[in-house]
Amino acid sequence: MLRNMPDLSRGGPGDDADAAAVNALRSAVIRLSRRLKHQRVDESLSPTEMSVLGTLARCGSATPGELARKEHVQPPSMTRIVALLEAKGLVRLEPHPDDRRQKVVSQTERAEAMLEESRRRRNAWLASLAEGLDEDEWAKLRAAAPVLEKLAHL
Amino acid sequence: MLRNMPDLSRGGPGDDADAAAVNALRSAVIRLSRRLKHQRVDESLSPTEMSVLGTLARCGSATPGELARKEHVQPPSMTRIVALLEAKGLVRLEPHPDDRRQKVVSQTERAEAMLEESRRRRNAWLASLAEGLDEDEWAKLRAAAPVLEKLAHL
DNA sequence: CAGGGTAATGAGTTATGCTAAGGAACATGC
DNA sequence: GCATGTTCCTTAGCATAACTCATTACCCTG
Repeated sequence: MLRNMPDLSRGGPGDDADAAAVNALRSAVIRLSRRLKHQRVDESLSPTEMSVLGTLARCGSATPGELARKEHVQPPSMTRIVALLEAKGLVRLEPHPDDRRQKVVSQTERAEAMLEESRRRRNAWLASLAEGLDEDEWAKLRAAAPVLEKLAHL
Repeated sequence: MLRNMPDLSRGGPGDDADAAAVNALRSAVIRLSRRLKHQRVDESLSPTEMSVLGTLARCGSATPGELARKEHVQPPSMTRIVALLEAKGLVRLEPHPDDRRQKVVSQTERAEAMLEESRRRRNAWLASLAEGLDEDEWAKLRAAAPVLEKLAHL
């Protein structure tokens, strides 16, 4: 049962090509996120916890509120996540220098080591995926990765 | 089988770049999926239900098992999702012509109309996002969309 | 110093997936 | 043709991870 498949090669903001791209993007992102959930490198860390550690690695330290906004999670959820990470010795909580309401979350050396390890393990997953993609497809993925990041926190 | 697999021992050109890309991709996909969850067009439909409807729209009709595989969900979950969609009058269940164990799920006219409406609403979201992306970034996104879809069901 | 606004958190609920187990329909051996 | 094993959908029970609402502590302005 064939349906209207708009031309993806043609461009211009707001037209059918973009709508179709967004459609495909949404579907792919949802299914991929489900896969990633299952494909987690470390059983003891949820995807969001991993994501938070990644954000901390990129941005240095941040307050729980900042992290919640970046990860698109409600503050109470971030409180929980940070508490779990702290219990595992992966982040450190310090009082905010200027505002005693806030706290500053930063990663520990242990988190650093863990990220390195996880990076190594991800290469295996990467390699298995590489079998299904040609170099051109990889190039497109690499090109789009920063755009997706921008989209994620836009 | 190992055509494009990066050389892990040497750390060649595709290695670190690919690892970084996968890193960024994972993080972006997780956060984006969370955003999409909130951006849902119809409050009564979960993201997965939407994704299933999208799949049905692309592929015509399918059995619950096929849908479960496509969406990377276990069969019992798909049973429930399909049941919910049926209760909402968005899909129709018919007996399989050849195999009476299976069923055939197809979308109703109402789902058709709903998808059209949702497509229209997504354009608003799209327009708001378009302000933050230039044409070059959109082009990269369009190019990567099919690759992401491939990745999602690889 | 009173009052509004913001940060983090605690408690309870909801959503959404999973595993285990079962029943019906097919496929294949003899 | 029937017994056996397999496949498909489903039911039931459970786990996780998010959310909302309410609370407390703190900052800042008038």
